[in-house]
This record gives sequence, structure tokens and C-alpha cells, in this order.
Amino acid sequence: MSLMDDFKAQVHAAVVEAIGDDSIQFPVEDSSMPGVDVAVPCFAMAKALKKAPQMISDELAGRIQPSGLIGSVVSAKGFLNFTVDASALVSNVLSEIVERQSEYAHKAPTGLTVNVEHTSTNPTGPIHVGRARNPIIGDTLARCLKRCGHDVVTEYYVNDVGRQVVVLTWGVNNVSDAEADEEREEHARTIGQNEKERDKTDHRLVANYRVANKRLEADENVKAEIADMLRRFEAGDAEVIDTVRHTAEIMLDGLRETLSAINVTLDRYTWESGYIADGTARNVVERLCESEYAGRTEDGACYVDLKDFGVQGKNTLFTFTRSDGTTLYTTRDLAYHLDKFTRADRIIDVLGEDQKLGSKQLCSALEILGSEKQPEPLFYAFVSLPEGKMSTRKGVVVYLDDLIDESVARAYQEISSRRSDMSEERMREIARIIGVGAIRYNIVRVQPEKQFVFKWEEALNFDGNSGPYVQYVHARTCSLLRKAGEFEKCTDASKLTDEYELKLVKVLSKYGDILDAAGNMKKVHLLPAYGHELASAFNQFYAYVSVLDAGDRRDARLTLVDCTRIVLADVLDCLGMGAPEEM
RNA sequence: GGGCUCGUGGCUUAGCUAGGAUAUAGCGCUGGCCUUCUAAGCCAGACGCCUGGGGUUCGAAUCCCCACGGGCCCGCCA
Repeated sequence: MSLMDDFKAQVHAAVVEAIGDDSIQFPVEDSSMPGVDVAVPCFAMAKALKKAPQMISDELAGRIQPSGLIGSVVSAKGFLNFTVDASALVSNVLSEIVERQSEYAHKAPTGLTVNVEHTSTNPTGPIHVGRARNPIIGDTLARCLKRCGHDVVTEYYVNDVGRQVVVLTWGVNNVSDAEADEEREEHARTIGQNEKERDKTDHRLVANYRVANKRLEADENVKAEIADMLRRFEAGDAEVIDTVRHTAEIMLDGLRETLSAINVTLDRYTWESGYIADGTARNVVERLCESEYAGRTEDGACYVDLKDFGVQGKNTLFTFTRSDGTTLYTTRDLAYHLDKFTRADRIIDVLGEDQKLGSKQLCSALEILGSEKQPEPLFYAFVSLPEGKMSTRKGVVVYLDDLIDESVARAYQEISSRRSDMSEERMREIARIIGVGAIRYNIVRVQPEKQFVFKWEEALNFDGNSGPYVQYVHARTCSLLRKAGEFEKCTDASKLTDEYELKLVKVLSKYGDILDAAGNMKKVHLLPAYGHELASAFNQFYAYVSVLDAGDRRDARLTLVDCTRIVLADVLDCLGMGAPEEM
């Protein structure tokens, strides 16, 4: 319960009393009008009271005396406009932050375990920007949910089953280094540029994968070899399964390195092949076959008919085995979800929008299996390039590793041009924090369901609504506090009466609501917007109010600066961004 | 063909689930501000028939219907 909630409750009670009839419903809403905190529109009451809205608001305003948290009330064109008592707000918010420090606005433990599955890209190539939304949204959401009081587990589902990884495995074991080098050169000629040399497995093995695919098409013997590997894999041949898993593992090493560079670490890696090995996928098949929706094609492939489950389209059949009885991706995914349900109260899947139908089918099948819980999917639209959809094959692609390098280089250039006093090592360190922060902020600021066209000039924009803007304000607060030295914490509202101070406190008071919406409602894009609003409010304060040279208001202002620093640092951490103390 | 989704100044974007007053911010543009705490900053200004058309309502960017435009999906692939 925040102070603002208390305030709204008091407003509601005061209006009910003024009307003298508690059966009349009305909203108490945040107002966009300058100088107004919350408003009560009186239009809906007009019918019940048989009076014009303007008259109602005039009369009610006259009957309400400011008291408690209500600072003032005025009638305006059918609205009752309220302001919160500034003094109560300031002292309440600041003492709360001083007391709880980085825990400010975090919720009490709920005892619920929330599982967030994200990233889960096929371990057959590096992460490109088209998919970069996944780890960034997923990781940010997980951080928000922790602040909402949940126990959070993040998880990567590794697809080490199927044709793609088998082909890759063949390429890793049968393509020579010379062949791979040749492939890299040829590819560079095709796309007209050199791919950056990287000693990372995910980048290095792409050439093996490409050669394997080419040989698979051109050479009957290779085709037979790979088909044989697939057959043995399906049959449960431990040697093949282990080799494939090993390939996925070394590929993952590279992916993990990239993720770690953008401050994403996952708690758990779950292997798809595990659900074949332990028989749970098979168990799903048996249970689905017993359901009343089950059927079988002439060839023997099993399906359930989902037409009663709101699945649209001409084909409502959801196939879960091949005609030879082997399981399909979605069958294993069902086993995986059933497993996750035993480990968590709520499970969230961060998925590309291409998975929408698949996710719907999965949910329906879970219902058939009698599952009481359902996963909550969070879909994001793909990131494309101005020239179109990303394609590794056509070379129309920006790898996340390249984006990170560019962004960090750009940040280094900025910092070295303005800080001649800083050591080389320190500049490199801060450039990394800023470069990575800029990327995370830029990607998470847009609503996930909106299409996102990647543009270098926007990704590397460090002004205005950007990560570095927010980090810069954090550095400013730190700089002030460094210069100030020791000071006495002061939350005396009578020392903080300037309009910029009040504005800043109001923004600080909203943080809890933002965390709740960002986490529980899965609206992570609210967080960067909030960071910008807070940073902007501080910059205005900073421009007009002097802190270090403020006489008997110095301690109070420094306290406000420190509170801003605390909240800003938490916002940045929640976004997976570093909070530099200087830049 | 069917389903899902997005459409807000030149560009990017908030607000839409629970309809309210003058639609949020950023980039870019024009003009101002560093002999006071970091100018990655601050201030001022121009820029909008919220894709189009109907409907519901005292009131619609928001809800409903239709159209148009972009994206995604409709495998015994993963």
C-alpha cells in the first residue's frame, strides 16, 4: 500500500461522504492536468443525481474540507480536482527510501515460485539482433518479478534434438578446418564483406554448419550418413545422443558468453533430449492417445482434434507422433511444461510471435492432459533490418556480439573525448557499462508486440530517451554526494518546498506501481520510461536548485539526491544495466 | 484463402485491458543557456483531422463493425 493508494482511498471516502449516498459509483483517476494529482469526473453521477456535472462538482467541492492527505480540492468543468498534501508526501516517501534503501518499493515475499523461460535459441548459430529481444525482455521481466516478491527461476530450454543439431554435429565432426576456412572466404565474397573473426564457438561453427548443409544436398553418401545418424538418434542410440548433446554444449558456451556480456545469466539449462531419455515424452503420448479427442491417421500418426479449443484455421488437428511412433518437438515441449509445473506456481514463456499458434496448441493439449495450470506466454515481434528480415544465409544479419562491440566502442569514443583525467582501464570499464546499457535500454523500451526495425543510429543514440541518459543522472547524483561528504539525513518536508523538489518526490513515489505493472502485468517497457521520467525530473531539479550551496536546506536536498540515487540504481539494476558512479 | 497482430507529428514511441479535460516523450529541426554542483544536460519554439469509414456514448486514440496498409502463422520441422 503506497502513500498514493492511501490518498486515493481518502479522496474516495471524502467524495462518498459529500454525496451522502454510497451506492453511487465513480472513479478516482490519475490526472494529466498540470497541478492536479487525482481527479473525480462527475459525469457518471449526473443521471443518478439528476443534475448537471458542473453543478455536482461545484457542490461537492464546497462540501469537502482538505484534511489528512488531501491538500486541496477544486471544481473544474464537471471534475473534482485534488492535490495531495505535499508535506506528507515528501516526508513519507523520503523516510521510506532512507529506511529501506535499495529494497524501497519492493514487495513482501509472496511465497510463489515463478519460472521464466527465455532465450532458448537453437544451438546452431550465434544470437542475432532479430532474437535479442528474447533474453533482454526475459531477463528484465525476471528481475521485475523478484522485486514483486516472487521466487524467480530463469531457464533456457536447449533444443538438442532434431535434424538441425544432427546436421551441425555431422559438420563439426566431418568438416576439416581447411574446408571451413574456405567456406568462410566464399561466404565473405558472396555477401561482399568479411565476417568479423571471432574465437567463439558459436561463430566458428557456423562454417561447419553451412558446409554440412551443402554436402547434405550435393552428396548422396553424406545424406545417407546424416539420415542414419537421425535414425539412430530417434532409436535412442546413446552414442549419437551424447555426441549431439556435446555439440550443443560447445555451441552453448559461445551463446552463454554473449548473454553474459549483456548481463544475462540463466539459473537453469534444461535439455530437450532428457524428456526422451526419461520416458516422459512417451508418457505424454500415451495419455494423449487415451483422450476423447485423440485420433490416428492411416499411416499411424497420432493427433488430437483441437476444434473445440478455439484453435482456428482449416486444420485443427494437432499431431503429436510421426507415423513411426517417434515424438515431435511439441510432444517433448508438453513433457517439458508438465515438468516445469512441478517446479513452479507460475510459468512464463518468452516467445517469438511465430510461436503463437504452437503455444495455443500446447495450452489446449495441456488442458486435455488435465493440467490445472497454463503457461503465460509473452510474445515479442521480430526485429528486422531496414533492408528486411534478418537472414544468416543471405548475410542480412547483425549479430548481437557485433552490436555489443559497436556500442561499447561508441561509448569509449564518447568518454575518452570528455574525460582526459580518467585512466585507460577505467574508461574501458565504464564504456562497457554504458555500451551494454544502451543496447538493453533501447531494446526493452518498445512494447514487445510492436515490430522493431533495427537502426544503427538509434541503437547507438546516447541522448534523450536512452540508457546513457539515465546512467548519466546516476553518475551526477554520485558526483554530488562524493563532493558533499558526510551529511545528516533529513526528511523534513518544510526544507523541500521547491516545485522541482516536489515533482521529483512524486516521481519517486510511483516506483512501486511501476514495478508491479512491469512484473505482474508483464509490461517491462514501462521500466525504461520510468527511468527516463525520473532522470528527467532530476535534471530539471539539478538545473534550477543548488544543492551543495544551499544553507540550512543542504542536508534535505542531499537526502533527496541520495534517494534519487538509490531508486535510479535499482531501476538500472532491474533493467540489467550497470549504474556508473562517474562517466 | 483462413487466423493472429500492429497502424499515433518527417522518424521512433507512451497512453488502449477498466472511455473523461489541452494526446506522452525522444530523435531530427529552429533559437537560447557552461568564470556555480559532469552540457551524454537545461530552457523556448515549430511540427498531430491518433490509417480511413461507420456505430455505441453526455463524451472515443481507447469499446464494437467494416475497409486499407505492414508483420507473423496455418509441417508426420524445431
